[in-house]
Amino acid sequence: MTVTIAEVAAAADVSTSTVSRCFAQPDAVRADTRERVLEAARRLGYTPNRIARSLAVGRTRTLGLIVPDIGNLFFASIAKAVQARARAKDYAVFLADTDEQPGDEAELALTMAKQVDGLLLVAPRMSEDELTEVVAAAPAVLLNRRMDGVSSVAAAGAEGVRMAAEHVRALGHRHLALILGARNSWSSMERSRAARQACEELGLQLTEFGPLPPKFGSGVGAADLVLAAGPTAVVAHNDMVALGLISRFAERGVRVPDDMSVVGCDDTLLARTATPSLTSVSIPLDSLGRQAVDLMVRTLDQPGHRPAPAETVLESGLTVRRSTGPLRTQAAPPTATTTQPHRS
Amino acid sequence: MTVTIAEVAAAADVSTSTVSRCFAQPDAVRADTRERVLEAARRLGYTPNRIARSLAVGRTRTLGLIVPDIGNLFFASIAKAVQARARAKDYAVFLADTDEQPGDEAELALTMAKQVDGLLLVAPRMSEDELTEVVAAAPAVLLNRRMDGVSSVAAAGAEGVRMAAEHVRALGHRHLALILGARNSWSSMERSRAARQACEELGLQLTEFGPLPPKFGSGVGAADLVLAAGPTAVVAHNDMVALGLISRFAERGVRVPDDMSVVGCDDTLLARTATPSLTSVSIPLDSLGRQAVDLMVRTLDQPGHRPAPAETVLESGLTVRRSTGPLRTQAAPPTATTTQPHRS
DNA sequence: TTGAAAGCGATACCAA
DNA sequence: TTGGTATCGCTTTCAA
Repeated sequence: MTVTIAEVAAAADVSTSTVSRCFAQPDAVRADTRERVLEAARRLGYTPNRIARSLAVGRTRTLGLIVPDIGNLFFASIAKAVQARARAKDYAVFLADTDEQPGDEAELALTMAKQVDGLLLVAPRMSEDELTEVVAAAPAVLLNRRMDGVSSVAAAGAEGVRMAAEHVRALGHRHLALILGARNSWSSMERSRAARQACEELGLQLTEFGPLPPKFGSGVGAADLVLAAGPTAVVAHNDMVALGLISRFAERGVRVPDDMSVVGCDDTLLARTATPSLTSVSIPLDSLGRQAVDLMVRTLDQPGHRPAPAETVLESGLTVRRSTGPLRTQAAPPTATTTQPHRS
Repeated sequence: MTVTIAEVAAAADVSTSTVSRCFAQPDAVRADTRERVLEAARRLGYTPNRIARSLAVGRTRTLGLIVPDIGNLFFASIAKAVQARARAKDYAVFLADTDEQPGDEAELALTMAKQVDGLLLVAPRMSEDELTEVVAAAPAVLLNRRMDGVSSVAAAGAEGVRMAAEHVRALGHRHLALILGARNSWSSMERSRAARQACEELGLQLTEFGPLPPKFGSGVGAADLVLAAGPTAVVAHNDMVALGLISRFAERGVRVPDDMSVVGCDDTLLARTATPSLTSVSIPLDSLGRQAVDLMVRTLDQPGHRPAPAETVLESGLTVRRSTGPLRTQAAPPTATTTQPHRS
């Protein structure tokens, strides 16, 4: 049924070692021998058994990707990029979805660690202790999160928030709301910090809401609070939350963008397919995924595979993709005079 | 570094066979011996090496999942369910995204076939010839598609279309547009067939558009054609296309749902997060994924693993999830009198 | 109930 | 440049 290296060896009248070499280091075999072997292999339809190879070499050429929710476009986009890049480098990808249960995350990662060469972790809410444990179990790269001593690839979230703040400032707004993401979310905390600084510098009043789970419903719920507090612009933790806000605003008769500016984060399909489309901070997720794989593979393919110095890649290609489609008027036209208010 | 079965055996003063048995068939070992072995295993932190086990037993406890685009919520939802169910059954999942390139699909599947126990294929556009070849390479289950002699789990798309047609009929519409999906898409063809029959029976005039790639842009493009042709209701191939339609309708000043009814398919997050939310034919994707895994595992865990009779599961729990949120008036209120027009 | 030993399919070291 | 063979870690007869 399945043709092994031994059969090829027999057919080509060489030893199994030689056949193996023909695939691993072709140069170490004389040309005509190699020819003969490859021909036999082709004729017999031989393909190396990756499992057997893995057992022998101790590496699986498999990467483990752990995400909180593959049904979330943010993570799905990353997964897509990771998968594509990994395949290009001849690595297979194990996918694990933790279903947003931070408790199981570490355990799952630990289990997976034994089956793969490296772990790609998108785990915004895993504790640093757990993370430390996981990282000890296998080479790992953190996505969209940073931690000392661990390789990571993250978007410059601070930059994104600042851009969003500048955007709403340019539209003439003075009071900005920020909807935070999940409690303990690394990127959410990062954004909160960045928002405070940006608003201070831009002379914007800032009101924060949350932390809240990054879901549509959270936006729906937060909308009324925002309305009560008085901001005229909102930056939401992600696009789903932003759409939740918009939905509730519509119910309350608050028109977007006429009465209220809403800015999402991540610029997923959700933002692009809304009518009118949602202004959103665009994060190059595919680039994030690609770079994570590259970093991982670089570590793995290093000959002296031990040192593995932690390396951090900060992706900075963030942009604000502005709403398109049938807009109505903007709330407050930008003033031509430059003012520099300052608030405690 | 890594603790093996031999070390456990030594520590518990038994043979490796016994240790192995303790995990594989605990009943075949005397209680106190088992106790001693498990204790030693725990103390040493032993966990069986899955690779080695795979090599020995010839099975990997890994499933391969092939999807056209994991960045598409439809497939992501399936992937999520598959992943969860597989893990529950102690199977790992290899994910492969073909990036909507039907050409590479078969090759990828063939490659994957050698590393997994079974293949879960979401490949609406793969040719039947290729499919036949793939299916010969490994046990396979088709998702959302049916083919003779191959196990599959599919949604009753016909049922969904009929429900959509009944829905718009109930709203008083007389002329329905159907936006077809990708050329060669199995489910698209299925829906077209179902739409014709349903419209005939319901006395609705039907105009079909497409085939078109199932993307937002296709909806945008089709909107003008629909407007020109006169239907007052549209059933789109999926939610993305539906949102594209709505986007363009808005630009053209056509109000949804006042002037035009739009029904999506799949009821993804996209439909739910739109404002107002999009009426969509809801397909229980998680159930599809779950059943596919169950079917696969049932086949795999069959002792006399050869026969594997093709089995088809037709998921019929489709529903129409109606738009919620700030609606405006409906176009044509349903008439109280029952009419039964008939058109050739 | 337990153990010895032969694989599973490839790799890689050491000789030739 | 090639071949023999031990090895990777576990499973699974077959005997004891």
